[in-house]
Amino acid sequence: MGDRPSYDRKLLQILRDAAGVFAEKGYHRASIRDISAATDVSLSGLYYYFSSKEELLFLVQNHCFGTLLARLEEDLGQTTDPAARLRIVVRNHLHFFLDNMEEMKVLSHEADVLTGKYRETIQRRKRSYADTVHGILSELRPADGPDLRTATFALFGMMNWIYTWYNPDRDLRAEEMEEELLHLFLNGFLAPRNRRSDGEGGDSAPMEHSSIWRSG
Amino acid sequence: MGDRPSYDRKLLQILRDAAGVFAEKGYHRASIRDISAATDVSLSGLYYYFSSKEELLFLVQNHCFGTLLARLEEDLGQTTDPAARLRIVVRNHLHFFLDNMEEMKVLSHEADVLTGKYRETIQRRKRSYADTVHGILSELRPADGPDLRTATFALFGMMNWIYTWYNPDRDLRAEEMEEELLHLFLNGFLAPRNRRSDGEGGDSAPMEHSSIWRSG
Amino acid sequence: MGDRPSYDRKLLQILRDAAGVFAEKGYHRASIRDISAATDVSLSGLYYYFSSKEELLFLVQNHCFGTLLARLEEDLGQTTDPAARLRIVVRNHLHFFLDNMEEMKVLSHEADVLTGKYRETIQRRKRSYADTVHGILSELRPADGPDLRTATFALFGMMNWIYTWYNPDRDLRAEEMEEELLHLFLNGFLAPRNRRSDGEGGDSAPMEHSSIWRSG
Amino acid sequence: MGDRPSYDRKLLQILRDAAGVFAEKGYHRASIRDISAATDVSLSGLYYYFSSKEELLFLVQNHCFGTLLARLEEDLGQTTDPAARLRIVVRNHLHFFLDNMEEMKVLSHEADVLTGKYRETIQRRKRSYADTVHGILSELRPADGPDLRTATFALFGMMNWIYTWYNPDRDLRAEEMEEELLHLFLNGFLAPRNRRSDGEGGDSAPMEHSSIWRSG
DNA sequence: AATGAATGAGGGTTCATTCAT
DNA sequence: CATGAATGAACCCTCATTCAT
Repeated sequence: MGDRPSYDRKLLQILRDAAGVFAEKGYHRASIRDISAATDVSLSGLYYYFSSKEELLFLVQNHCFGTLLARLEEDLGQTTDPAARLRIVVRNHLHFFLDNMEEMKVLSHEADVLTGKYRETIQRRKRSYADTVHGILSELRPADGPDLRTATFALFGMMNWIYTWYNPDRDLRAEEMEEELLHLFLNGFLAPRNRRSDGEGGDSAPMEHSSIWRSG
Repeated sequence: MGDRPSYDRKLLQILRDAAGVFAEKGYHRASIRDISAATDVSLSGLYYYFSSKEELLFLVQNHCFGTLLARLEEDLGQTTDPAARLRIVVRNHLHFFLDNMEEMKVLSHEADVLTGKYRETIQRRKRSYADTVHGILSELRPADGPDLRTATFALFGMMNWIYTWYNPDRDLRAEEMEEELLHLFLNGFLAPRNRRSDGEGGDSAPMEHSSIWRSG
Repeated sequence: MGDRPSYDRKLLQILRDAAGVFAEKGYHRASIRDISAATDVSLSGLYYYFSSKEELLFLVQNHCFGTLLARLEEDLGQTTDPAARLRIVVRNHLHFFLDNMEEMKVLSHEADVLTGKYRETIQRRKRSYADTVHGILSELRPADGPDLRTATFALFGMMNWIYTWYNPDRDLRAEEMEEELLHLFLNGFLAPRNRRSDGEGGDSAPMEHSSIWRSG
Repeated sequence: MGDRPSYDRKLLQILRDAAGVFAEKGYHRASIRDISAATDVSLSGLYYYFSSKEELLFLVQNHCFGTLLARLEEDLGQTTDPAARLRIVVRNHLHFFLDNMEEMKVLSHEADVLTGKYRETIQRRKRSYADTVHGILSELRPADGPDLRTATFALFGMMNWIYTWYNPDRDLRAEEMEEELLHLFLNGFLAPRNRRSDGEGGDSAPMEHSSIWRSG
């Protein structure tokens, strides 16, 4: 009675396996036949669980993002202190990212693929996530602090870029990474403006540069 | 070497057009027919300029990266001061990125596509670029400063992520962006360790968190 | 034979619904899933009532044709006068056709689809139907009247083509249509040969025609 | 120089071969692979000549119909006498039909398949053809003659139904068929109304009929 | 230096059908 | 009786690539 759980469990397993395939080969190079092999479900059998390859990608991204956001909201409920909230954001994001690197790579890397309703849904959630962080930073920002939009996306860039270089055998654990990135970002974000950003004295005369700025 | 210039000029135009197509649709979704339409060269005519779609991607990436690195080297020759050199790196990267967003998006986004020799060539250059920045940061790093690998890629992440959010009508010009990111990064990177990264007092007792760290 | 009636009633409903789907989309474009949706019976549940899509088509056609022929035989028993019998045929065919347009469209339009025993059964009945009409016409035919086979199928053509153009809001009721077609057919069929068929004088010199008769 | 003729010739051959396949198996049961086999052109090679299976059907139908109408117009230009014009219509239609039975079967039988622009184009031409015949008949029609719409489509029905029964070894040649059908139709169409259509005396009392008219 | 014509391989998707329950 | 879940076969179509010209 109530077989839905069985259906759901199988769907979740398919999403996980599919994420692995998408992460490894990229969405477009991955074929449904690859998914079939990875999931041990027949090619046509897969279509019982989703109705198109694009929907599969959406399900992967949406489930992944949904879990990320659900956990974030839960933890964000604990405090209203902006610095603590920022730490929660970074901690949540990094831990989730490193624990679910394949899904998060798919979420980060295949952002442009979705169209129509699928795209809108994911984009709305991303925007809302970014707005949350933006809001936290706006509370934290010193008088003449950095441009908020730039800072927000710089933080996301630091974190989302990880899938391109992270090597678990070589790089920091999630807790250490959290410490490093928070240190890096927060000290930069909170630093007073007149302290020269290049760490030097005042003589930052515009450097000569030859051919760099011509386009192309 | 009589009409090489004509050949070269046409090839460069093809690379530019192809970069536009790759940037818009992604490498895999872009077809040679799309390139043919964008370049106004017949489908088979294109194969006079490259021998496979993969080689075309390589040429796009290699030319783009080559220009970026050539300009960097030229400007880096002006000084040995690490802070000045870091500014040069960021300035060069950002200006080039914003001036050649399509090519740079292709370079950043389609990093996994290439195989064999093509892949090696690009990866070698990327590693050498990262090593340069890593070297500069190692000269700059305070006694108990951040992990160098993490910091290096955090910097690249901040910069390379730009193509996902940058809107020329809304966001900062290259010069301002340079200032913002340098400020953000350098103050974080140089900040002394004991100054708590969360900008708060000392009581950063490990926060309670409930369900966050379970994977999946 | 307790609940056979229930089985039969449900089967008949399925046949009616299936006829609607086949009529609308055509046999091949209609999927069993479409039938499932139209009947509100689950996909696999349908197979309790028929063993293949082809059998379903056969059942639809056979039941439809069976009803048509049963009614025809019943009414044909009333008289041996060939003219009256022809009227009965036309009346029966037209009324049944207009009252069961969907089924009759399927019977007319999907004649080639069936194979094997199914095909033979339907074809035998169709031949027998045509033979009946052929027999009536042979009794009616004047001395140098029209070719019987041609006339028989001309009559069927007039009637069976109806599904391609009939619009209940615009076209005649069954009774009027019966009158019109009988008038049209019978006056033509009984007309003496020497009365020129083109309604003109005798000078039907073969018309000049230029390029018409080359094939292709 | 001017290879278009070669391209056109090949396309026309493909249309002919495709018509044969469509006529034999029906549009939906015919696969592009079947067309490939019949034309001796590779599966993908076919798509150089059309862009979808539906377009192929359109091209077949449109070319066939176009030829039919072109010849008709040419011959219709010869006279304004309605009876002569009707004969021209029937002659043209029957000859073309019997000479190009496969194409005409596809045109008649697969009328519902096309969608969108393709459908509109064909339907427009069909309507215009029917209007032409309708116009001729309206000139010919006696005072209380048959309903024009019914008569027009009765004529088309007689002619278009042919593909379902015609056997060249057994049935009349085009010229004879023309004579028979014209005789049949014209005498019926021109016959005065009060001459009872059943060819009998006046006693056509409404016949008794039992169960015929119940629907279903 | 360039192209029209052609192709093999593979891709996403649908479908009639089955079978355990 | 009825269904959810699953599948093999087939289908339409696209693509990178080639080759004669």
